[in-house]
Amino acid sequence: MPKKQKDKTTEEQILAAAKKVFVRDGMAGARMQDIADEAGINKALVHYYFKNKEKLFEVIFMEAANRLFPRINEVFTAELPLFEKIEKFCEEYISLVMENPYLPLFVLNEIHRDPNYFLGKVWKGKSTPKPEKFLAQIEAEKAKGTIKDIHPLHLLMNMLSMTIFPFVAKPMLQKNMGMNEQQFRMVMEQRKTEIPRFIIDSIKA
Amino acid sequence: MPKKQKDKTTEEQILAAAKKVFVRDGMAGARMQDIADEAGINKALVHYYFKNKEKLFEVIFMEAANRLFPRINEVFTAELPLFEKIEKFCEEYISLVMENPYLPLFVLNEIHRDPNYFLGKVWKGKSTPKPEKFLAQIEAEKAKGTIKDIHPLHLLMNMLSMTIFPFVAKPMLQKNMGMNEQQFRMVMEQRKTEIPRFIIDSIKA
DNA sequence: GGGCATTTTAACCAAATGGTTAACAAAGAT
DNA sequence: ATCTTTGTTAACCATTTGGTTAAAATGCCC
Repeated sequence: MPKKQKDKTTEEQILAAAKKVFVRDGMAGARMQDIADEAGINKALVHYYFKNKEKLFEVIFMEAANRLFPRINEVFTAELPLFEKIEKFCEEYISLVMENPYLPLFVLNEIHRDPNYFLGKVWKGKSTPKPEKFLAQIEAEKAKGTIKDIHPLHLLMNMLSMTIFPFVAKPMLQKNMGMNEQQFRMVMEQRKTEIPRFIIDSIKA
Repeated sequence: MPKKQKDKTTEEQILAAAKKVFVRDGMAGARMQDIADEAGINKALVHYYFKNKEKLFEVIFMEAANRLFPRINEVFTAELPLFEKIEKFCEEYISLVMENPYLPLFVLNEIHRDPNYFLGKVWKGKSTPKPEKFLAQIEAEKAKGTIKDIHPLHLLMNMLSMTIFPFVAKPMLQKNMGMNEQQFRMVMEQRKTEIPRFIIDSIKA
């Protein structure tokens, strides 16, 4: 009768299984039966804990989005010199995504599937991302003459692109250039410092 | 038979419809009925021209892959000075993808779904991509002292990332920064020259 | 051990979906 | 015109799939 002894084991097992299946197959490709099998339980039990596929998906998607977006937002809000900020972001973001390499593709894909759902749920209550401050910081550095005349938006896009894209394209890069898991990890490890150097070399006045 | 007043033959109509639906919904999310509806014909007719969903998908995927990959391969093989090659690639690739902005996400997603299918079908007969020559060209420039000491692989990844990622992340960027279609097109138009400048500024000795 | 809520399962159901069939319509050939 | 081939359709079929139900197990408190 006591509400719940928080027998999390089952619920967590379902969440772990759902994450694996959803990230692998996407919302459309995922099968409730697969999630149940992966969790080693009966399918009805999945519906017992999470009403339906959409509700379960929502939990997984939000978990993924809330892991990926806040760190980007940090770039926008943090109080840090520009160069250090760039270094910090690349280093930390690659470390973060390395733990779940396919999360970005999953999230971008589902945003593409239903952009408005994304808009509605992700920035609910939470502060919507405000790149303005970061863009202003770049403008300030330009004014100080410490960096060249570059469009702030492009600098931002370049940094995000170089950091995130390799994960999105991971299977292609691997098949294409015969990279194995080990090599991919090594290359991404290098990029933690290569990307900031590349950027700073480009914009440094 | 109501020969469509459109100049398009039935088979072409199906292909156009299939492309739209597959690129929008992916292999798993696409419905044969949707494709038929989009083409304005009976569902059985789709099976008449293309045996089944997988065969139809194969045609669409190969069409997409064969539009996206050869231009990348050109970078690897073309005889052109490094800087010009970079400028040419960004300019041409953005123009190319601008016509079908969601093609990269579609292709990357399906490669992720089944990397081996990709390996088997895409480079069938066609020359597999050989980045070696491009990487060697970079090494040569390094030796000549015209560019700084950068890892060729990272330079390649940076160029591809900055060029392709904005399309993959298009819905997110638009929702996130309140960009409309018009603004997105304008930004990508700028990137045709911004990216090469950014790269060359970074690596120029 | 007996009530009682919670957890778990097997069996089931209705809708969706890929695919088939058989009949019908249109062109083309004779 | 008639026959044949090709194109097209409505109706149908088998399987998959998300979701439900009712019963069984499990724990919990007295």
